[in-house]
Amino acid sequence: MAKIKTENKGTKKAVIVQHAAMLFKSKSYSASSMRDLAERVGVEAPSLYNHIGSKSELLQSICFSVGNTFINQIEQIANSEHSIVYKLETIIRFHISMMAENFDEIYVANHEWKHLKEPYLSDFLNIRRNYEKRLVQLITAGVENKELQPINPYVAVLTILSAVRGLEFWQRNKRNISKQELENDMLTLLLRGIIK
Amino acid sequence: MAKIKTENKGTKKAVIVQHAAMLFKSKSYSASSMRDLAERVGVEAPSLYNHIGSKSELLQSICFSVGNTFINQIEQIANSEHSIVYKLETIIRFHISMMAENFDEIYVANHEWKHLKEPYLSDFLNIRRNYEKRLVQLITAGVENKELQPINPYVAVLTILSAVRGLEFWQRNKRNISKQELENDMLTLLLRGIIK
DNA sequence: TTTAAAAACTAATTAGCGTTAGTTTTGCAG
DNA sequence: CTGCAAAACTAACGCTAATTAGTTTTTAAA
Repeated sequence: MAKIKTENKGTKKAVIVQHAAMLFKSKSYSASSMRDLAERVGVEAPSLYNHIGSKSELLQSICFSVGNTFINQIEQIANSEHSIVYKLETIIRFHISMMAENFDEIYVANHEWKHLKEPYLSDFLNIRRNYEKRLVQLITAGVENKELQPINPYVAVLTILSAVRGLEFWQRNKRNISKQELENDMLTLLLRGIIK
Repeated sequence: MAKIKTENKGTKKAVIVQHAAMLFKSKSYSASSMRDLAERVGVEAPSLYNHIGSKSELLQSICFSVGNTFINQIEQIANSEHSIVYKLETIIRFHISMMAENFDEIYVANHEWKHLKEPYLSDFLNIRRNYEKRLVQLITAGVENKELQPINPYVAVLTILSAVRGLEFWQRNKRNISKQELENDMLTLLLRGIIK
C-alpha cells in the first residue's frame, strides 16, 4: 500500500495523530481500532507501529497538545495589563477560535481523557485543575474590584467553560451561524445575561 | 453466587440498568464489559441474560428514560401560563435537580448515546432535536415580546444547555457548594450576566 | 548501481469480548 | 414435602482487539 503522505514539515507521526483525533472523535477512543485508523491513514495496521509506540500514546499526544495550548494562553493573558472583563473576553474568544480551528483534538481531549493511563491521567487532570484555578483567580479578582457581580467564582468558571464546550453543537451548524455572530452572542449572554 | 437484590417494587432489570449507568459513566460504554457489570451486580456474566436482552439494550433503557423525562417536563411547562423568564427559570432548575438526583443516567445519556444502534440512535437524536426546538421557540417568543435581549435564540439555547450540562463538575464538589447557592448563581449568570 | 536505513508488508500471538448452550440450584405454590 | 419455573452456574464459541516477529519493498544517498 502507499506510503503515508506528510504535509510540508509535518512528521508522519503528526499525520497519524491528526487522523486519530478525527477517528476518536467520531467513534470514541475505546470503540476505535488500530485497523480503523490504519485504513484512514492508508496503510496496514502494523505499519503504524513504525511511527508510534501504542494506541494510548496517540491519546496522550492529543490531550497534552490541547492542554498545553490552553495553559500557555491563559498564562500570557493573565500576566498582561488589562481589565478583568477584557481578559475574560479574550479568553472566551480564544476558546471559540480553538473550537473552530482544532475541533477534533479539543473534542477528544474533552471527552476521552478518561482513557489515559497513569501517570498521564493524573498529569492531565493537574493541567485541567491548574487552568480552572487560574480562571477562578481571575473572576475572584473581578468580583473584588467590583467589575463583576458578586457570584461564586467557581460557579462562574464552571458555567463559562461548559458554555464554550457547548460550541461542539455549533460545529454541526457552522453554515447557519457565522463565527462573528456566535462570538458576539455568546459574549453578550455570558457577560451581560439574557434578560434585557 | 447470591441472587440479585431488588429494592421494594423494583424489577431485577432495573437493578442491572442502575448498575450499568454507574459503570458506563465511570468507564464509558465501549470500555465496560458485561463481566465488569456482572461483578458489580454480584453475579456471573451469563446470568445477566436472564433479565436483559443485550448490552446495547441497557444503553437504550438509560438514554430513553432520560430523554422522555426531559421531553415530558418541557411539554408541561411550555403549555403553562407563565412569563417566558419564569418558564426558562423553571426549566433550568429542573435540569439542576435532575443532575443532582439522577446523575449517572444523565451523564451516560449525554456522553454515550453515540453507541446506540439504529434505529434507536435516530430516535434518540430526534428526541434531542425536539427538545432543543422547543427551547428555541421559547426563547424566540421571549425575544419577540421583549422579555429577552435580541440574541440568536439558537446560541442562547446552546449556551444554556451546555452550562447545565457543566453541572457534572459540580457533582465532584458537592460539598463545597450547596444546591441552593448553585441554582441562584447559575440563574444569575445565565439570565442576568456576570457584569455588574 | 550499490547499499543501508526506513517503512511497508504478512502472519501469528495472546487476550478479552458478547453471547449461547446446557446444567444445576433456588425458592415458592400446591 | 413435592414439583416446577426462575435464575443462577460452568463451559465454550466465534470474533475482534492490540501488538510483535520476521520479511520484503521502497527511498535516497554514495
